[in-house]
Amino acid sequence: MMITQVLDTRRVYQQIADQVLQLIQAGEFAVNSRLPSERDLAEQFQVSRPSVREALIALEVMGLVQIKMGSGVYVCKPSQRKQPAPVKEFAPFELIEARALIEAEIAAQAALNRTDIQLHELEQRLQEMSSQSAQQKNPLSADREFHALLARATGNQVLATLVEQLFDARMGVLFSRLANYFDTQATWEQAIKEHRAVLRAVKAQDPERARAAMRHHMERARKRFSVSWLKNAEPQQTSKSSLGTHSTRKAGGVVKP
Amino acid sequence: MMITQVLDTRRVYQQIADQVLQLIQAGEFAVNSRLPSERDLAEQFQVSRPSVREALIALEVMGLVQIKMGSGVYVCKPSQRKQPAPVKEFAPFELIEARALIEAEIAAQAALNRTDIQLHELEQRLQEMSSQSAQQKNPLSADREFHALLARATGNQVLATLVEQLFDARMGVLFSRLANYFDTQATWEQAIKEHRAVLRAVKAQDPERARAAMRHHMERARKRFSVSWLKNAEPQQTSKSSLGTHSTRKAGGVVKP
DNA sequence: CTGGCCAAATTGGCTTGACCAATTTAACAG
DNA sequence: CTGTTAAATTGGTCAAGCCAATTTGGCCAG
Repeated sequence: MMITQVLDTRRVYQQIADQVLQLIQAGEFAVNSRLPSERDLAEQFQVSRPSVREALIALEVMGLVQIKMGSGVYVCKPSQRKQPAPVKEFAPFELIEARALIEAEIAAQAALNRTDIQLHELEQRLQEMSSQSAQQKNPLSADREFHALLARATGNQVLATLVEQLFDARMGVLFSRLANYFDTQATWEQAIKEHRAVLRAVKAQDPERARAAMRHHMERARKRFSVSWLKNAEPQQTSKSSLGTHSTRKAGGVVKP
Repeated sequence: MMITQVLDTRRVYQQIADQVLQLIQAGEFAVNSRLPSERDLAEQFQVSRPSVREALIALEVMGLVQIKMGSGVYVCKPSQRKQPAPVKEFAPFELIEARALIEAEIAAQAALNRTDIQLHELEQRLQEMSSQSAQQKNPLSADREFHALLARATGNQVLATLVEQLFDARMGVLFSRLANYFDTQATWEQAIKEHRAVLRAVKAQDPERARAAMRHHMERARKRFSVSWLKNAEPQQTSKSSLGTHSTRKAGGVVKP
C-alpha cells in the first residue's frame, strides 16, 4: 500500500475497499462511471490483482459497485444501491408485524405529505397490479412498488429504504417454499382491494383513515400468510398475538413436493 | 462445482458463498464452529483457493462469518451478525425523523409487551447513561443500548434490528463533523431526562404516554442536533416541518477548521 | 505426573504468472 | 457510411508458492 503507508494491520482488501469507497464518496469516481481496471488499480495501489478483486467483491456485496464481466466495474447510483445482502433471517410473522407497525405510520404521513404526482403514480401501480392479476400474472413487483412509492411519498428517503428492505427481506428457508402464498388470483384481488382503501385515504389526505387502512391490510396479509403457512407446513399452533409472535423458527424440513 | 452441476452462470464466488450460506442455515455448520479450511473447501467444491477466498470475503462482508487469520473461519451467532455495512448515506434530519416515527410506535408496543426483566435492564442502561454523563464520559453506547432494548421489549426481533440499524446509520460526510453534537454534559442530562420519561411510561404500561414521550424525545433530539448543525456549518435554513424535511443534501464542503 | 517451552503443522494473507471468456474497440471490406 | 470481423481490453479463474499468525503436540524441566 502506498497511501496508508504504515500502521494498518487490516487486511489488504479492506484497505483497498476503504480507499476506493472514499474516492467514490469524494466524487473522484462519479456514479455510473467505470473505475480503473483491476490491473490498473493493482498497480496504483501496489498490490496484487487478487487483492484488488477481493476489495471489489467486498464493495459489490455492499452494493456500491456493479461488476460487469468483460466490461468493467461501475459505481452504482446511491438510490439504486441495493440493500447489502439479505443476510439476516427474519421470522415471517415478525416481519409482517414490523411492517404493519411501520407502514401504518407511513401511510398516515404519506396522506399528509403526498403530492398529486405521487398520488398518480400510486394509482398507476394499483392499476398495474390489477391488470397483472387479471392476466394471472404475479403482481408482487407492482405491490412492492406501491409500498415503496407510498413510503417515498412521506418525503423521507430513510423510510422508503426501510420499506423496500423489509419487503425484500428473506424470511429464511421457511419462506422460500411459501413464496407463492399469495399466488391465487382471489387472494391477490382481496389484497388489491385493501390497497385501494389505503389509496383512497391517502387521496383524501386523511391520515387516520390511511393508518387504519394500512393496518387492516397488513393484518389481512398476516392472516393470508398464516393460512398458506398451515397449508404448507405440518400442523402448528396459530399465532394469535398481534405482536411478539416469536414464531417457530427451526421448523425443520418443511419439504413437501 | 459439484452440487449445482449445470446451468449456473453466476460467478464462482457467488455459488460457493450461496452453498456455504445454505449449509450454515441448514445447521451443517453450527454457529461458532470453525468451517473447513480454505484449502479443504477448495477441494470439496473443486475450485481454486482464490475463489473460495472471494466467497468467504463476501460472507464476511455480509457479517455471516468471521475470519481469524491463522486460525480459521468461524460462523457468527445470528444475534451478533453485524448489519451488513451501513453503506447508504442518509440525511441527518431524515434519519431522526424516521426514528421518531418508528420508535414512538415501538415505545407504545414495548409498554404493552415489556417484561419486568426488560424493564430492569432498561433502568440499568439509564443508570449507566447517568453515571457516565456524570463522569464526563460519552453515554452514546448506553443510549444505543437503551433504544435497542426498548425495541427488543416489543418482542419483535425485526424492530430491534431496525432500531440498531438506524442508530448506527451513517449520516453521510456531513455528520462526521457533528459526531459530538451531543457532547456537552448539559444536553446529555436533558436527553437522559427524556429517556426517563419514556421509561416511566413503559413501566406504567401506558402505551399512549410512552409514544408521546418518545416522540418528544426525538423532537428534542432533532432540535439539539439542529443547534449544533447551525453551530458547525454555515448559516442555513432551519427545517421546521415534523417530516418531509428533505434536508440539504450535497451541502457542499462544510469544511471549517 | 504436571507445567511450561519450543518447534512443527495448520491456516489464513498475499503475490506472481498465466490462460480463458465476455465485451469493447478499431480496423477493414463492402 | 455500414456491417463485419479481428484485435485489444477487461473481468473470471486457476495454479503454485511463500509469508505470517495461530494452533498443536511433543519434549524437557520441575
